[in-house]
Amino acid sequence: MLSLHQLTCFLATYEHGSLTRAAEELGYAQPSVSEQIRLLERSLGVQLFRRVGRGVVPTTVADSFRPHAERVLASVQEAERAVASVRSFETGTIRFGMFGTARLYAGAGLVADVLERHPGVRVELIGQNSRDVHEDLRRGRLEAAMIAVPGLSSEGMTITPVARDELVYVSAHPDRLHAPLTPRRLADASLVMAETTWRATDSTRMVLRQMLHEVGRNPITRIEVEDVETAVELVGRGLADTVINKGAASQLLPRLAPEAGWVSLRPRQYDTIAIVHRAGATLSPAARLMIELATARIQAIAEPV
Amino acid sequence: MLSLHQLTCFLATYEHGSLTRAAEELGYAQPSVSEQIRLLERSLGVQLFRRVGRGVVPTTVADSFRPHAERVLASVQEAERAVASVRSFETGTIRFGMFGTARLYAGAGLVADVLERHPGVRVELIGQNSRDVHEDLRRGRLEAAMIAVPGLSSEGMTITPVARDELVYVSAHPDRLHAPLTPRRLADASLVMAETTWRATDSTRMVLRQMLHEVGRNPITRIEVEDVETAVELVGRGLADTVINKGAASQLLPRLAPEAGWVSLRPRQYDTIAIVHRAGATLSPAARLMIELATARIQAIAEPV
DNA sequence: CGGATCCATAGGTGCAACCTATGGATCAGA
DNA sequence: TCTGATCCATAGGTTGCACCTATGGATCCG
Repeated sequence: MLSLHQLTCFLATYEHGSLTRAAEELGYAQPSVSEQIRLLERSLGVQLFRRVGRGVVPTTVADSFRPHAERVLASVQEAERAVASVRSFETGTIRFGMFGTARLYAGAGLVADVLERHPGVRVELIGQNSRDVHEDLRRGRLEAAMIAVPGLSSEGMTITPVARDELVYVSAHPDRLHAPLTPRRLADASLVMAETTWRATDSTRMVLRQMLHEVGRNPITRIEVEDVETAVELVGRGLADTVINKGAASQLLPRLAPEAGWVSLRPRQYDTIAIVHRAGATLSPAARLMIELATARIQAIAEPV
Repeated sequence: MLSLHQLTCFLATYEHGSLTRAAEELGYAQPSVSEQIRLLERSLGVQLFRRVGRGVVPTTVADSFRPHAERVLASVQEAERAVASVRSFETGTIRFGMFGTARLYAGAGLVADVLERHPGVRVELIGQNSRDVHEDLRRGRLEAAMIAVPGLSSEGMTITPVARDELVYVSAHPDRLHAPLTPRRLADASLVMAETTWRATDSTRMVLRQMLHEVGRNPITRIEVEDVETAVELVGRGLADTVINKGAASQLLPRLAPEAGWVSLRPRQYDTIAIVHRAGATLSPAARLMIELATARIQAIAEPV
């Protein structure tokens, strides 16, 4: 089998016209280079040098072979350089998980943070929903993520809370916003909730369920939609109210429901935002970078813990 | 140090998402592939796969690295293919030595013979003069050659005569051509001889010297020029006569000296044409090809031995 | 012809690539 | 929840290769 080492020896020998000089340059003993050349000739099935008294002379086959050998070694160097540049964040892709609504109000800023520091990289923010992200983490497709808890079983995962984001009641009817929303009034409200596909595991719903169960009621939603934008738009039209993160509300309301406002719940309720990754994993520099930036960004909006 | 084997293992693992599958495909045991991947990761200083329960998952670094690894292996294959095609005379360069005048009347035909059989190759016919060729052979720059003997010391060389080519007297004066040229009349002739730089070792002159010494005369030339064409052209203008190979005469006279004719010497004299290469050398297929074709070509013109 | 230079060979050492066997973790299905 | 299957990591042992030094033979130069 042909090896890179053989090619290196070949080129050094070709350039110097001498096994001894090649060995000097490469820092080996002369018989070692001699052996490599012989192995290379044997594996190619051709003679590359004529041994002629003092020195060696390349054959025409060697002339033809040389540019190819150079190309191979050049592409190896290129490969190493590429990895080095990925390692120092000059290029390459950084992939990070982020649950749906957080991405809405911190994602763009996070991407901007990364690109400002490392202009050459690609960034992938993965995940519409916490459960997606969680699955990607379990499968190894994602190394780390920012995620809303509680929500999913966290066995085998290390969870580090970084902030909590208050849940607020959003309505286009000002009379419903004059005071914090009690569980009783929440139970009577006509709600539109987002992320219907994930309703069983959505962290916001879990918080609401908990709150209502304490007063003996079950949550009922009037409208179910997939994305938060649609929900907010429906609120804006006065068709229903909703409960979402305060961060999402401040981001979406001016644009999609300018007539609407929001008010806290009573008692105040929170989504906990955390960094999550597989337990026992050593995080890559890229993942640590994303965690640091995402934490800073989220803590500027939500309440640090 | 990064190795080709590591790259092969990396690509197989990347494609299958499994060390076990990769090992199966490559015909190794699973721990062997595992070790190669670990070595590759260590030499690159990055993690290429996340070990996640069942199977392994490539990191984004692996995504970036993969095309480079593929390029390296592709260029290795390309290099091997190139050598194979040289070996089977599909491409590459064939270099062969040939002394001056023989090249004049057999060189083009020889090149044509090679190209007809192997259209892709480059052909180099090296050497203006026997001594050049001989030196190239000694230095190893040439593997084999067709050469005129006697001429030079042949120590360390294997010489195989293939033909003899008669020397003829060429003149534009018909009255000088009515009978074979005796040594006495040769001594009185006004001669132009070619290859003046090599006059001491030129085989034709050595033959003439021998011939004249037998009748107690020394050769004197009136004009010395470098190339045979010039000599023949001077003969055509009637300014002098010359002695050259019959083959060269038949090739050059119609074109350069249509008025001139030739006649044998008495006794007839010959240049011996031989294949010469370093003693003890194993000849490459390319050299054997050239020897075979050159021999056939020269024997069609000169007299086989 | 003697010294210098260069490649090939011989013989020995150490590392690395490979194997088998086995343990631990995960996943699918009963 | 447990069991079997699957997959990777580790341990331990063997072989082969890459490397070394020492030396011989050939060539070149003075």
